[in-house]
Amino acid sequence: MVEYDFQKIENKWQEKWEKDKIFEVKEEKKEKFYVLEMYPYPSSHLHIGHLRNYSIGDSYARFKRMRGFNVLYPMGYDSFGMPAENAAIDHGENPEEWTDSNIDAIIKQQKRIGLSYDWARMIYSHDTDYYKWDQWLFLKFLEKDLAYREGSYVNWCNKCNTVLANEQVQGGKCWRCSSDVEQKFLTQWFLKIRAYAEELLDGLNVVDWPEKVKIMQRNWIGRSEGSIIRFPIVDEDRTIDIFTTRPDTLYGVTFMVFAPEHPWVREWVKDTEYEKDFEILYEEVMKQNKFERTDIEVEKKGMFIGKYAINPMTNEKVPVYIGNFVIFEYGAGAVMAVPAHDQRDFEFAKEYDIPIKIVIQPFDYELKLSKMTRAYEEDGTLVNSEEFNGMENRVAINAITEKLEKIGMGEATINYKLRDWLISRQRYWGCPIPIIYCDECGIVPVPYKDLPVKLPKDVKFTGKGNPLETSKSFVNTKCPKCGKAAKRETDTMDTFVDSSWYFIKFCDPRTDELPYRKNIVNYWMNVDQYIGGIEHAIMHLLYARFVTKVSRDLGLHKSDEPFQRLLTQGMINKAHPYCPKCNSFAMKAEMHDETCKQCGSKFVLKSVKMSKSYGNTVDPIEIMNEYGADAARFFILFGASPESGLEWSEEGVGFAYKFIRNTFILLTEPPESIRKKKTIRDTLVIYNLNKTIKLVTESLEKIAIRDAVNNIIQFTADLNKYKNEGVIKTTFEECQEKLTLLLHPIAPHMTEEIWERIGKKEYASLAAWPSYDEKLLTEESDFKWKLMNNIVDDVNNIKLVMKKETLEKISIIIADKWKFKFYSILMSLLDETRNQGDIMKKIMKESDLKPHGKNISQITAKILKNVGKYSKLSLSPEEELQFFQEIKPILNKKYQCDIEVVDENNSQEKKASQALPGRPAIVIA
RNA sequence: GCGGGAAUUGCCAAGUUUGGUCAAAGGCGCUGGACUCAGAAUCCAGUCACGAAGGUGUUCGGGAGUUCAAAUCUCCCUUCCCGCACCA
Repeated sequence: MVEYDFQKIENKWQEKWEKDKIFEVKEEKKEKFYVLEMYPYPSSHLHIGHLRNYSIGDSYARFKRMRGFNVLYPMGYDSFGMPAENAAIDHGENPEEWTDSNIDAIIKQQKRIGLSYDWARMIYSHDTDYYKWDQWLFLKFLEKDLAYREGSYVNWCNKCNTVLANEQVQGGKCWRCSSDVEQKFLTQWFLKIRAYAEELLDGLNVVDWPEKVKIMQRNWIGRSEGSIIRFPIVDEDRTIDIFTTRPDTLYGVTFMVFAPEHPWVREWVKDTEYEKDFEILYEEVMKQNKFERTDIEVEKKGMFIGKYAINPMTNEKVPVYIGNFVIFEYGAGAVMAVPAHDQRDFEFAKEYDIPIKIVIQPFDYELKLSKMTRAYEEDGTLVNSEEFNGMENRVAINAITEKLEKIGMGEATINYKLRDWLISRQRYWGCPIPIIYCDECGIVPVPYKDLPVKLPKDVKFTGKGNPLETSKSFVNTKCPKCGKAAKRETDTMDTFVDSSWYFIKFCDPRTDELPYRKNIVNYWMNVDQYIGGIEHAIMHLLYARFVTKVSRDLGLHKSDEPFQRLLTQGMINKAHPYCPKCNSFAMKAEMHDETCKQCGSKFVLKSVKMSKSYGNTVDPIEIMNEYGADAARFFILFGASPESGLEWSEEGVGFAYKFIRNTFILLTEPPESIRKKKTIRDTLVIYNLNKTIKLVTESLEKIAIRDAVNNIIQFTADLNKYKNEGVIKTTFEECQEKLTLLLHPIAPHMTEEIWERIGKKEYASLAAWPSYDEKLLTEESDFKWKLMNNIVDDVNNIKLVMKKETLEKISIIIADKWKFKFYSILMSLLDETRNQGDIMKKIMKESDLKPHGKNISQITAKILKNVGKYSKLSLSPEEELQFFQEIKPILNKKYQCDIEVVDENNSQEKKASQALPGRPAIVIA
């Protein structure tokens, strides 16, 4: 008996693969294929999401490799970031050593899965040879005027002690620590992602991404077409140039609202009766963050500040208010307010008793000012709008904009919600921004020859402020221009900068002259298949696209889009105690309780995503120790399709293990009984094999890995039976080899071991994917084997109903010849008509069918009731008889009884008359 | 509020694009049988209901419709999940 010792097998092959460097690739004539998983943060513990991510990626990479592609499948680490720094603050760790040891740990765990990475290409962000190029790219951005420094209100996380980009603020909370985000006025570095807004939008049309992700990016970029309108300020030369999507409501403007922090506001109220109230309101608003201020639930606050603007169309004076809901960073930091046609403005006007003016009337009824309880925001016809009266508002949008343009008071424009990318971070463990501040020369970029600006070692981690500021050796430097004493920028870059070009670096990881060499990158890029989590739908995937486009414009390569096809993997869930009454899951501490602490009602089990706070996680390393890496991979890939949620279950892993072990035995232990004479059973197993290869190949091509595994399982069951029934040696060997290869992307170690044991010299990892014989998979052969399955189902059913345990004889009675003739005429007539009368008339023209008229009429009526249930295809009576003769041994083996196949004509059985083409009558005894 | 996705027979989950052998694959669980002293493992069978020989009835969140034929197409509704959210 063969033993399946996964520990031994997995170690053995992992060592061999590594020793022979079989997954290392270089540029070749062969067609390339680039498979990539999202750049992971090197936490010291592999979690189950990683296991899923890598199992999907590796099986696809292995499949593509076997299909003959030159597959680039690299791994590296997004190794800058806060955990290292927090470890330094909390436990006095050295961030670099700490990170390096984490990387070592995660590599060991990854290798345990049997991933076919080209480890020679490994990169990591905190390598000076890597982040040097972050800095180089930053300087290039600066040269191209795509990086700038500006003072503005920015998102600030108190807990992380740093600023955040807009994309990193989720629902008003920090994406890392979920604490509330505040606004701070700071001078920071930005990258001009807005300059690429239009192209980022267009590019979404050429990538094969889930629609969901594309929509999220489109919404984030938030393109809107509208107009700039210039409102002159009374008694001043200035105009406030606001953006609106509704210039058609311009005549309805009854007030303006400025952000309280708009610098003009303070000027205006200075030394006026409004100053005191303004300061009170200002203080109050500044305590609110941007998200509170714009929250629907939060009360709108504002005041009149004694200033007026002028409606450029009517020349009417419009009072200027301030309001907490207007944010300085958006557009002009001020809005025109049309209370009749905007709900927010309506509520504000009601609150502060501002007049409301209707300028759009609905098509089908008349708005009355006195009766309005809310704004009318729909389409309609313009009124109170001078020359535009009577115009439909959609038309007026353009007409009014054109008029504004003519009088020089506005123009059409496109606005984007997307803000420029704030990359400064007040943290140590990141890539230093290569800038020097000189009292004489101002902002001076570090010269290219002085790169990299390395992180200093003489740093104190106090938990307060940016640790880099504590390094004198770093901060104090000389101005590259004038040589006088100067100071370095102490902010480091957002780690998303590191991950926005790493996939290009993988193409050419060891080079010195440029970040990477053009011709090599042009061979490998784009990433053909990218796999990762939905959480990066906006952040990473948007930044990476932006940086790819900029580096293309710098002439570094020619890729427009970095990631051609994107797969966002689903979550892993596990049943967990849940209280239906409180609608909440038990926390880690109470997960072993029977009842809910809050309400005392009984917990039920409900599936929820694995998380530390629930305490329902499983450790992939433990799983692999217990069941083996192949079984773990198999479970993950079979449990659900890659995109959907995967339900974790102990039984599921158990099945995976049993399947892997049994299949290992099936494919390594020689068959006990070997035949010389070929039978129909051999034909069947070969048919099933070819069918399986076809289905598995098609499924894997679509990354429908689950479907592929399912088909493999079904064939394995058949091969098992075949083996037990006795085999033809060559036929078994063909199945053995091909099934091993089919299974290889899923379970690489055990198949590699089988491959060796059946005498193959090369690695299964490098073997060619099996092909199938199209000639064996005709419609006719499908039909025939389906016929057999139907008979088996029917016999089983009859056995069951008759409560028969054993059978003595099965008679299969093939329909009489006239039925075949009738059937084929009927099937061809069905294309012309479904009318039974017409059909009968035509059929009855055949003189030899006339005697069967009554019978034909009955059968026809039955078939007409549901045409599609009957196959258009049918064999000839001779073929059908012959086929059932052929499969007699199979049925005989299965039922251990006599099998008789006869013509209806030659049968004495009453049942014989039931026989139809493709549906013989059955009599069992 | 806006946008997206989903609801399948005890559980997980295919099927929906392209309507038809779909009472609906596969796995898990459960039931019975074989093997075994017993268990584990393995194998066979069953697992919507009823059944008198392959049958009949009722199903794919709910309702209505199109069709000879609907899990699949159309319309309406309900519930759940996920984004975005007073964006000017």
